[in-house]
Amino acid sequence: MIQQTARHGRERVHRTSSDPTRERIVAAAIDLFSERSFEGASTRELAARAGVAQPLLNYHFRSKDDLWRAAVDQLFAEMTQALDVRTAEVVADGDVAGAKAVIREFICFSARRPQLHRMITQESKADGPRMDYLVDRHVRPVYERTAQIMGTLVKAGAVPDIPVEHLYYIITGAGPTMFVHGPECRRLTSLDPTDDAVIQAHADAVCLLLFGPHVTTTTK
Amino acid sequence: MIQQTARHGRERVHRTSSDPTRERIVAAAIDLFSERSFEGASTRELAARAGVAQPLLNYHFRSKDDLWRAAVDQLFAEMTQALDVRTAEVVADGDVAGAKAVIREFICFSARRPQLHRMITQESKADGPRMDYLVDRHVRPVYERTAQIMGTLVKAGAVPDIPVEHLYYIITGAGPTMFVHGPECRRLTSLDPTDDAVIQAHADAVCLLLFGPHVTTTTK
DNA sequence: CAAGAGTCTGATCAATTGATAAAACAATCT
DNA sequence: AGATTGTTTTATCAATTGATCAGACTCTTG
Repeated sequence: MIQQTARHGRERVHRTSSDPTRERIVAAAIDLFSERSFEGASTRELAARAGVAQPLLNYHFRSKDDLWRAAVDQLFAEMTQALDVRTAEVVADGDVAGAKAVIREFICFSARRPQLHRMITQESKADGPRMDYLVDRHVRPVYERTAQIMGTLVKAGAVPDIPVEHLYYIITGAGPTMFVHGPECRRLTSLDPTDDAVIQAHADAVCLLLFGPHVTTTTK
Repeated sequence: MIQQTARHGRERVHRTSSDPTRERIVAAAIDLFSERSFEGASTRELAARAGVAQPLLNYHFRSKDDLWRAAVDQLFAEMTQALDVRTAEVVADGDVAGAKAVIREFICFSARRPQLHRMITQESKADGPRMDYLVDRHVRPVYERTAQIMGTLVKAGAVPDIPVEHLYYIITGAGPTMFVHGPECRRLTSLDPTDDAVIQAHADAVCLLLFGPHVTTTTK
C-alpha cells in the first residue's frame, strides 16, 4: 500500500523546532508510563491526560512503543543536561569535590524526576526490546561514566574500597529509592519526599555514608 | 442468586493444608507479576506459565486482584521467615552484631527473591487499592522493625548518625537494587547477580558503608 | 476568496482482556 | 456398580486494547 497515515510518510519537517502538542503528549507519557508501566498505561488515558483525542498519539508517534521511547529520551536528556553542568568541572580525574557534587546533583535530580528511575526499573527486570533500547542507548553511557568517576574516587581514597559495579548499584539504589517510592514514603514515614529539606537531608545521608563526615555543601 | 462458582460459596476447606495446583499458580503469579507488573501480566499467560487452563485461576482465586494478594502474601511470608531466624537473636536492643546479621540476611534474601522488591516498587509509586494492601498489611511492620533496629544501631554509635527514615530507604535501595535490576546488571557489568560470590560481595559493600571496616562475617 | 498542506477528531477495526457458564473429568464413599 | 463432591477444561461473554481511516478543522499562501 502506498498511502500511509499523513505524518509517517515523510519524516517530520520540524519547522519550528518545538511542537507544544507533541510536548504535552510526551509529558503525559512520562507521568503515566512511569506510574503504570508500559502495558498498564492505555493510549486512551495517555491521550486524556494530554487533553487530546486518542488517535492523535498515532499521528505524532508511529506507535505506543515509539511514544515510550520519546518519553525515555526526554527524561535522559533532562538528566544529562542537569549532570553535565556539574560533570564539566570533574573532567580532570582528580577532582574529588566535583565528583561529590555530581552525586549530590544526581540525587536531587532523582527527587525532581523520579519517573526516570521508575521507567528504568520497570524494564530492567526482564529482557525485551524496550530494555535493549534503554540500556544500549541511555543507561550504559551513564554507567560507564559513573564507574569512571567512582573509580577515581576509590583510587583517591575518598570513598571506601568497593568495586565500582557495586558502588553503581549502591548509589542508584540508595539515592533515588526514597523518591521513587514517594507516595509510599509519605504514608510510611512522616517525611515529604518532595520537600527540599528532605531531599537535601537524603543527599547528606548518602554522602555521609560514601565520603564520611565532612562539611556539607548544599546543592541547588 | 444463590449459586456461586463452585469454590467461593463456602470458604476453602483447607483439608490437606497444601494444594499443589494452587501453589504452582501462586509461584507463576510471583514470577509474572514481578516481571510484567499487575496490568502487564495477563491471566492467560499466568495460567500458561502454571501449566493450567486460564479459567482455573478464577476457580482458585476470586479475581486477578485476589491472586496478586496471594502472591504478595507468599513473598512476605518467605521474607518474614528468613529474617525471623536472625531477628530472634536481636530482640535485646543492644545486639549490634545481630542487627548486622539481619541486614546481611535481608540483602541475601533480596538477591534470592528480587520479585518482592519489584512488586513493592510497582505499587509504591501511586496510591491505589494494591498499595493500601501492601503498605498496611506488609510493608509498615517491616519498616517499623527496621526503624527500631537502625535506631538502636545509631544510638550505639555502630552506624553514622542518619535519621532512621533515610536509613530505611538507603538500605532498601542500596541492598536490593542490583538484584532487582538483575538482567540489566548482567548486561551492564560483567557480574552475575545470581552468583553467591557477587551477592556476598554486595552485602560486604553495603555493610562496609554502614558499619565501617570490620572482619566480614559470611551469611548463609 | 479558494487551494492545499498540516493538525486533529469521531467512528470503527481485529485482537486481547478478565470473567463466567456449562460441561467433562477425577476421586471418594455407599 | 451409582451418586456425590471437588477439580479442571472448552466455549463464550462484554469490555477494553492499540491502531487505522476518512473526514473535519485550522492555518498559511496564492
